[in-house]
Amino acid sequence: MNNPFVRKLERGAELSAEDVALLERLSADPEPVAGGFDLIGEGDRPENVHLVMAGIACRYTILPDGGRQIMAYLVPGDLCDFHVAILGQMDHAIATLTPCQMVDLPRAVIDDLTDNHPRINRALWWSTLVDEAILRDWLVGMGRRDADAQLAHLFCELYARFETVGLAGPGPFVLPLTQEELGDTLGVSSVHINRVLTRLRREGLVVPGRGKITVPDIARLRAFADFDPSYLHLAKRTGDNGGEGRENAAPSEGDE
Amino acid sequence: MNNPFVRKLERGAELSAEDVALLERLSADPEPVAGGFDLIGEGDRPENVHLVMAGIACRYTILPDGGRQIMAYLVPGDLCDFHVAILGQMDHAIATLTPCQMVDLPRAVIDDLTDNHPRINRALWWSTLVDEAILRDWLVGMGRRDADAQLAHLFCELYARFETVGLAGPGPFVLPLTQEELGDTLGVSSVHINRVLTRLRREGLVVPGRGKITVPDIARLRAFADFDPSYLHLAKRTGDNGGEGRENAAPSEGDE
DNA sequence: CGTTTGATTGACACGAGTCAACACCAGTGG
DNA sequence: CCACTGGTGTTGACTCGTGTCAATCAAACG
Repeated sequence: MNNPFVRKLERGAELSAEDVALLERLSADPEPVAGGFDLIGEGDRPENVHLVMAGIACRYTILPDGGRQIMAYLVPGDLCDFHVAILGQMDHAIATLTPCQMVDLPRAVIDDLTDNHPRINRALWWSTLVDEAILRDWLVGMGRRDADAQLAHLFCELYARFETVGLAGPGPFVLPLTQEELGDTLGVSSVHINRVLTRLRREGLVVPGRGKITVPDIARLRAFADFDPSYLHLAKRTGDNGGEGRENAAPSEGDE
Repeated sequence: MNNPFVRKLERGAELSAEDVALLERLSADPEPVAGGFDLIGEGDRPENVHLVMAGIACRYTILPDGGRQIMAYLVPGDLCDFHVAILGQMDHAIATLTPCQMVDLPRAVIDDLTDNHPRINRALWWSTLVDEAILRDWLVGMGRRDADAQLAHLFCELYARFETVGLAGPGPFVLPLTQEELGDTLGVSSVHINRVLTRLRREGLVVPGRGKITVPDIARLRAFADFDPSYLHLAKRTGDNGGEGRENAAPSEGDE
């Protein structure tokens, strides 16, 4: 099963066969969007919720001095603005970074999912809380890691997230991001990103290319970055607070 | 009405009189906790949810090199770990910064609130999403603002959050935080915080004291920091997701 | 009182920004 | 097929923000 939306949400809750079928139906017909396209602007009150099925998008904001800060990457399986219904309006913008395949889910569909499908509701909130954990990790990176470790850490995180939805496995991992985008993510200049990448390349940890970065050996990069993925809360949980323990269910964590 | 828990949640949803009475009953009997006390450690699976009724606590993590990064301040009215039930275990720690008054809410009480009190449930999720927006704002600060603007920005945010729960008003605003704590928040050294504070003091924007910072004129600090509180989503919303009806009631931000 | 925590200040080193020049592809249109 | 063009990457020189170390001082506390 190759649907990244389903694969992701299955990490957040035990879905029934009907849940899976419903999610597959909702995400069955994605539409292509060009790279660099603004999906939602700051201050908008979007009617639909956007779902990424392929490609990479991002949350970002533009500062008075013109600088851009990317605050999150949105990868296949991610909902862009699930929470806007509660907060009212966007306090940041969302744009595609690469060409994407997107699904537009009407607000009513989301309301149906949260109101009438408790396991899906739980998975959606799990996803929101993981997003928050990722933000905290980025904050730690900006505050306490130098750019080398922070960049390596970011690549490890993205690898883990792509792997979760079946889009990364053993073998080289390619990230279609420019050095300027990476700079706007870490809060450093693209010139400095270039110097960091040069160092990492000399260590054999990454292979920069035009508009892309290749990670030849994720294990070595993880060691370099001292990467601990527990903040992603990917280990599939079974049972829990609400309903009595449902044991085991092999985590299938393996990288095949 | 002086209950910060109620005052905060009223910003997130229209609560009924019964909702308010229930929340007041739950938070009626706080217990004192000393400053610098660890409430929850990383990796814990806490049984109870902690509610701050007075004082300041924080989320933080300790890095391998011993450095501390503070990721959030928890002020009166804030729940410390509402989401642990869904994520399973803490990916960071929580400690008091100042002496606090805390309430321990059993997991079962939280489940009752979310399952049987839809307006409170909505307010709790609103609160979680605002926390996420605050994290994004901090990320922007770390990435794109110099330490002076970032620190001023932080003071403005904390003022707004204290004001929301009735603990800050016209007149000087005192923050009981040390320079080391501020450094661990912005990701800079306490020495540098000291130099930043010296500059801000010369501008008359803050008055540092031993273990505390006084903001004599919040309006001037807001101007200096170019502070826009919209990311806090404090404008009380009416109606709800179902209907359109909404009106952003005057923010009442005025400093009179 | 002595001890401790927090604040202050100076000297020096280093990470990262800025500016600028240049190299390199990829797509375009002639 | 080639020249042009614009986005991207690469590199060097210089500046500036911040870190580190260290000494000193001031206030709180037992």
